Amino acid sequence: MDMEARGHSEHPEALRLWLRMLTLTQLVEKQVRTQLREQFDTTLPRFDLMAQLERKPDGLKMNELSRRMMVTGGNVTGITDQLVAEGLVERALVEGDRRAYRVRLTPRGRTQFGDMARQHESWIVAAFEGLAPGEVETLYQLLGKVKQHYNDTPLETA
Amino acid sequence: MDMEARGHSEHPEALRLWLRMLTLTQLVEKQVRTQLREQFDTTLPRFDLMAQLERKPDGLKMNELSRRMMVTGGNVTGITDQLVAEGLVERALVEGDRRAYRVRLTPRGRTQFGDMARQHESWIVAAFEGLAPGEVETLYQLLGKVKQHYNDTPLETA
DNA sequence: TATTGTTATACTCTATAACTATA
DNA sequence: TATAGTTATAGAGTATAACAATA
Repeated sequence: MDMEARGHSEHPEALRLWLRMLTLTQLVEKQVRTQLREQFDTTLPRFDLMAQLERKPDGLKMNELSRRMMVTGGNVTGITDQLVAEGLVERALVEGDRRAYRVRLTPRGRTQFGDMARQHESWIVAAFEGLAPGEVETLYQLLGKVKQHYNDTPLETA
Repeated sequence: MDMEARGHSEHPEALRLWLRMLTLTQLVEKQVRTQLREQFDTTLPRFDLMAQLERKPDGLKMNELSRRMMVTGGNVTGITDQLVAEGLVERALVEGDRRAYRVRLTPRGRTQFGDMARQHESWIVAAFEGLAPGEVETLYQLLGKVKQHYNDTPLETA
């Protein structure tokens, strides 16, 4: 076949889907980063960490944060240090394990995160307002299917 | 309404869609970066730059690369310098404008990019193989719709 | 010994702004 | 004056690895 001669063209659909998804994600992400910086003088990882804590009043351990944020432990330490210094989160003791902490939002952190989250949501809603509600749901379901399969098939290292 | 009292819950569908899309993109992107490093000792921006040049035998100017890669000019200079030093791309003169260059793949760069692109495509195909062909197309169309609207509605700065 | 978290370090990627050369 | 590209710099963001304290 001649198609194969071009080198990489047997599954161009998945590839162009990926490129579109990557571009769109970068576009939205870049805007979110800019606005977080301009309006709240913060960064996406800091916002992400606080978002992880929002629905966990008892907090999360460092390694739980590390796993959820998909970054290594040392980085979580650094981000947490910053937020602690600003009084937005705190390290609380874990009963029965003196090595670990529960990191949780302070009241001030909770208030400030609420402000940010409200704005953040409006940016995201604006980004996707080109879709009808049913299309949002379809997109959500399809991406869930991809993620599901991706998680079930760990790193085949091609 | 009580729903609104939670602070940010009027359009949670768009928000959870975004979070899923962001997570999935980061997952795939992280894997691609790791494999590019391990198998080809290169990075995603370098791969991206070469990919931009692949279908342009005459090359692209620096500012065109900058726009397509969505990064500022100084960064393109740095990445290009690396690739030139390795003999993978070259700066060619532009007739009639001695300020500008056309950056293009060398024969060696073209060969090497072919190898990388083949592998890259296999990783991407594997990432999306949980979808039926029709679903890939649906996803592609829906993301196109989002992107279209997003581009038409530049930075409302909420 | 293994685990939790911290520290130290280095590298990639990025933006900003000042700069040079040419248009 | 404006544009193409470079240089210099600073700061996110990340991973790796060695380390201390506790389990």
